[in-house]
Amino acid sequence: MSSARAASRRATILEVAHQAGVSKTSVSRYFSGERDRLSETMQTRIASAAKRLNYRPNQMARGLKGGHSRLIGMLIADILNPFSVAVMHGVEQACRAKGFSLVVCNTDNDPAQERDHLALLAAYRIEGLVINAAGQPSRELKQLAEQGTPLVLLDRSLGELEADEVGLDNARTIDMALDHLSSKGYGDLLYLSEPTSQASSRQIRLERFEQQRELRGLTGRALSLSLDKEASSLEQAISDFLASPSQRPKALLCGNGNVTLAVTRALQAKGVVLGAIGLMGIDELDWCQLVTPGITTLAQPTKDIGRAATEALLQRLEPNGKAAPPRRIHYQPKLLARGSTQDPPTSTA
Amino acid sequence: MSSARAASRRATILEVAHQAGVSKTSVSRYFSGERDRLSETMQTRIASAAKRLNYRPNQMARGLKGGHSRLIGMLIADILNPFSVAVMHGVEQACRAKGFSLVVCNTDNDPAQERDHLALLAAYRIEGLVINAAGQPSRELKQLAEQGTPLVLLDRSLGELEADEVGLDNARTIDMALDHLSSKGYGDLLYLSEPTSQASSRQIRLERFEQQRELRGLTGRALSLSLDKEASSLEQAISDFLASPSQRPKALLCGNGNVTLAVTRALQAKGVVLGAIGLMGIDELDWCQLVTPGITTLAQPTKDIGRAATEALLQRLEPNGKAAPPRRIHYQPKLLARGSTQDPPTSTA
DNA sequence: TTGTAAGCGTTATCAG
DNA sequence: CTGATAACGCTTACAA
Repeated sequence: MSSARAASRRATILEVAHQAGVSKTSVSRYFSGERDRLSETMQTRIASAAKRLNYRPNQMARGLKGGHSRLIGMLIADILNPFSVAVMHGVEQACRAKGFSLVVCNTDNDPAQERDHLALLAAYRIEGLVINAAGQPSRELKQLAEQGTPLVLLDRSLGELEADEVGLDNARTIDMALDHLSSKGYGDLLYLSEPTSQASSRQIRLERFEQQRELRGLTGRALSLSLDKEASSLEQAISDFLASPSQRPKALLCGNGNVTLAVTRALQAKGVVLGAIGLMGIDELDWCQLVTPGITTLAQPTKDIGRAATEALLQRLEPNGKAAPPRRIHYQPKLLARGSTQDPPTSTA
Repeated sequence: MSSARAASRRATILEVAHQAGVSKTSVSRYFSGERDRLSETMQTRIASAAKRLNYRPNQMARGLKGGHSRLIGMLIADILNPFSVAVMHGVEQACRAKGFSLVVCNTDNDPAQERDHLALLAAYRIEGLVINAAGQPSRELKQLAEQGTPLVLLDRSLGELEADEVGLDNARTIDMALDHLSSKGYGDLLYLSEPTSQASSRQIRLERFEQQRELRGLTGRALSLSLDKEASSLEQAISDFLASPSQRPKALLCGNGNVTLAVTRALQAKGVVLGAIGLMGIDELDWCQLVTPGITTLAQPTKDIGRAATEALLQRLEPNGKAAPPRRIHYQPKLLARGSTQDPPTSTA
């Protein structure tokens, strides 16, 4: 009623103190979890004044004073990839549970955007960073690391940088795929990946595929290409593979969800019957069970990954957390076998 | 070499000033786009000192002083919904282009989380808010609005609150769906929606469906239910619909992408052939073209929506932007006709 | 063109 | 238990 304060500004701690007839300090204490050190009277007076003025402590000021932004940053290479979003969901929930907020930045796989975003996150003095981008560690990233900002790498490793890593057990994943495919009778394989330069996990998967394929005496090859820029060469590669002579049933293995989508489209355009030609993907997607006769996948435990990443990060924030040696946490995928790896042409036919 | 500064702390403006042998003010000017008012010498000295110390202005401090956080908040009801992510992508790009950063908060359709997130965003003094949540405006939201934080509602309207609205032309969308379905020969329709209480757009679509269905002399009904909690009643509703006697070809219309997914799963479990039973969805998804024989959809222009929302918001931030009357921007969807609405059983059979 | 000094809203360090 | 007072890192009049 009597206050002439502009309606468009948040109340400050000083205003609350005046209204309540106490000092700034007491109000600060009230809002910093030291209520127990205040008398009953004081508490109620502050509470009502704060409510009346609709007061919220200004995080900017808090952060400035104490050096605690309570902010965690997350860099995502491709926000349109459902896998990334699922992991982010996990990270966000875990952060919230611990009283941190998550600032998410999408780089669209663009190093320039990545640098910009890192500068921004640095400017807001984030206390930790979860990264699912960065083929090569940028200067910005190194600086952040040097200043002691804890880093967690998702599904990547960045040699020079000291950081925890959380992700899939990539070698094991490829092995599981090969186990499944050969058990079903597929012996001529094409592995398709997005460019390996952008992520170490892609590199590992691809190398493991080639190594194991040979070791197991399977024929076929591995190929990495950009889905955006080389769409036509993807089609071509698939055609070539399907046309190549072979004694053994053919199957395609997709390095991630994006590839599975692109390959499924291509296969459908060619009128290929799934199962006759095997198809298997790393990453589970909503629709894999819906495309006749169902696409076999290896599902990543996205929720676990997100939670583990956050926990690793927050542990580093604890008093003596920085000292611990880098963690390497690797999860096993889960096989979801479906019709797309069910009916290879029988050699007995 | 000589600096004894702890490696784990960001340099401050004062340290840069010392290194460069100039005053704080000049350094501040250098980093606030007033370089032209500084002599060449000064500029180079500051530049090199800053680089040497790896200096970045502290946004917290900046925000405190000037009252500008340069932060935009976004509240998303369901981050796992690809539509939301696509819009968010658009919002984020537009923000970045204008020098703002976006803080995204996912509420998982939970009012409690929504309140928490709003409190948080308020604490960081965001300058504007894009909302795709909030069935009922919470107290927190009202307060934010009262303080003059510009609001943009995505695909919702919140009567009492003054805010811009950006979204689909819901009535027209339903009309387009009905036009398409009846032109293909479907005359007995079931409309499925997620709970209308959570979003006004759902309400509008559902009402429009019932109104127009009757006006056009079509049979059928509309139903709204929770996909999580009432999965079994969804199955039941579909069964009932399919079993109900009718002279005219039956089709299902899905109120959004989540519903399309759930319905497609249910239909497949029942062994229904798409097309014989029509299926159409609002929202385009990656896989709609992949599920045989393709699912007809009405695609929302997500990028346009995201950009429009941001533009509306940022205009309010300009000197006299607050005065303008609330905008209502409604986009038309795009029809993607596919096999799922192609082959109704001919009445002539 | 450059510098000085007074805050921005909090919290932390002292006294009482 | 409570309250002054000095920072935190930066911007912005106001001087020079």
